[in-house]
Amino acid sequence: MYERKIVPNLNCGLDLIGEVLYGKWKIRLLWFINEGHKRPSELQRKIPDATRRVLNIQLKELEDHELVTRKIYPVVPPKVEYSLTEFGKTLIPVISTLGNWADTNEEHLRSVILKRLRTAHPDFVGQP
Amino acid sequence: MYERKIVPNLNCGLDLIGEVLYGKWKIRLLWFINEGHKRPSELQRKIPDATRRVLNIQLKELEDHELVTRKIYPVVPPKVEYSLTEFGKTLIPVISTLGNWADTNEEHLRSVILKRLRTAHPDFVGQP
DNA sequence: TCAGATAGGGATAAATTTTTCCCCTATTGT
DNA sequence: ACAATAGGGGAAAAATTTATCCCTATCTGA
Repeated sequence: MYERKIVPNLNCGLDLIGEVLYGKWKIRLLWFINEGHKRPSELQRKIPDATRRVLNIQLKELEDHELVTRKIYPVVPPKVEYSLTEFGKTLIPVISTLGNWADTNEEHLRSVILKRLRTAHPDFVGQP
Repeated sequence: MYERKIVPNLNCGLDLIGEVLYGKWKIRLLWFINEGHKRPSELQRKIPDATRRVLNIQLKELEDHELVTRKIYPVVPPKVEYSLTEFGKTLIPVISTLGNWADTNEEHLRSVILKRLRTAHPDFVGQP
């Protein structure tokens, strides 16, 4: 595993959020687990842009941070299910707020993001 | 400037949020600008753990994404002020929600974060 | 005259995150 | 025998993000 060289600072609330939610796929993982997609393979199908490997890594972090639990069923082929902890569930309204904001502003967001991509990264080709 | 090699995908709302808010200091920048700390030097004093350089870079991205505006006063020494756009202001309640969650759960968060740091990165020495 | 404040940027290095590639477990079905 | 499925994980490469270092400019105050 990678060994951090710079210790994070945990002064304010936003620092703490950073530690637990800063990871490209974490919010989506929490969201989909909440929606009932509990098995690793399901989650991977829901998030095809991430590799199996990263999802495992980020799920492990979520587990270490006590936002999800991992239950292994001793069957063959193996079966694993993730669930939100009570603590993890308290995040759902927060994630909803984020998602709602994005949905409400989807058009504008998409437009400014694409504009920046086109100028800053000219080889980007997206939807018009 | 760094040239992206992998094009981001912008399928769902959470992808869009990632593009505009994924940056170590962006949420704090928006927060402090909203609180009235508008000048670059003020922002740097509020966020001493970030270097001037990164703040400039992230502020530029926020500007490109039309969350903030940058006003230059033609005086010497130079004076610059950032403000939230109307679009940027709509993010404030969202950031509040995040901050409130973190404040409410500060103790627990701190505890699980430190626990993980201690086991995963044994050379970490933090508060007990 | 020199230090400090103000704002900014290029080049490069370091840190961190994510991807790629390959390998392992065991059972079931062909 | 062999592939498929379900779940993993290590090592190394690639991508990306942050940090470091050094340089620009002008004015004010000691």
